Amino acid sequence: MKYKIEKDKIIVEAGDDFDIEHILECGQIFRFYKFADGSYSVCSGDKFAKIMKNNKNYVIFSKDTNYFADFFDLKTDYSKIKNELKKDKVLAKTIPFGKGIRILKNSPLEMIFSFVISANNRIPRIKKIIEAMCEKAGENMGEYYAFPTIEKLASLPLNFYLGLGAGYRAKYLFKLAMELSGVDLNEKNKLETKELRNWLISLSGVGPKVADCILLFGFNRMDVFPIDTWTSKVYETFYNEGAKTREQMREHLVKRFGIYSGYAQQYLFYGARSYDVLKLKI
DNA sequence: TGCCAGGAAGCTA
DNA sequence: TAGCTTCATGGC
Repeated sequence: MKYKIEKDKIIVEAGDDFDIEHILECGQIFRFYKFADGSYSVCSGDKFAKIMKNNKNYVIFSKDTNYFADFFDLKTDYSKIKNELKKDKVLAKTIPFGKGIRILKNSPLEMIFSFVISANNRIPRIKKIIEAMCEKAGENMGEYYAFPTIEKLASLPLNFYLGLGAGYRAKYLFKLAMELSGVDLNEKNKLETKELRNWLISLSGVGPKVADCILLFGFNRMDVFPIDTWTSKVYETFYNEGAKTREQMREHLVKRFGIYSGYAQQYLFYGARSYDVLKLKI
């Protein structure tokens, strides 16, 4: 896939390795908006971009082009990854539904809070709660609101979180903010995946599945396979070898897909949730 | 009305 | 360690 960075925009060749709908609608990010003309806007931390399709190219407009080139993982060769994964007969039939997916490199802090909110919740409501957080506590950047800083989040009372409509998760968010206050996430990123995962699980509101999503979308770790309601169905339908618990399913699938686990999980999740792949006869 | 949502925490044994 | 229950809220 070809791309080039100019002063305030990135031009990306549209095609099998980059489809903005696949990338944004596959459940890895919550702060994005689709406009009537088919263009999108995306927020990540305190950064912002607009994405428009122009003939055979996507144009990503932003004053932070280097950030978004990294965010969209433009240097990674997804054709190679998909060719490797297509050796698996289930993925061979599933990948075409989300062939333009790329795993984003999003803000770790934003991913931690977002996926704590995501637990036992629905995606439209998750988006509303996160948006409320940004509007009430994030910096007004004119065209959008930044995700709040940890300093700001740690200074807010429990009532702030109760007012977001987050339900019983409010107390987790409140505790989480204090637990993360003063923590250098860049320093945490130096840990091995297993150690980083254990630390994440020690945080309020973070269990195995939420930790795996944070590792995948916030810390760019591909040796994880989040097991949720959808991917547990995927396991039971296509990969069942007797695992009963989510932990057993996770171990089995990470062993199967290794360093490509995160990619495999996202193609399977998107296919199952958006295209009824679970009903395919494979 | 009852069920479920990209689950986690708390309790029991 | 494993299994069960509870936890707000909202859409269907």
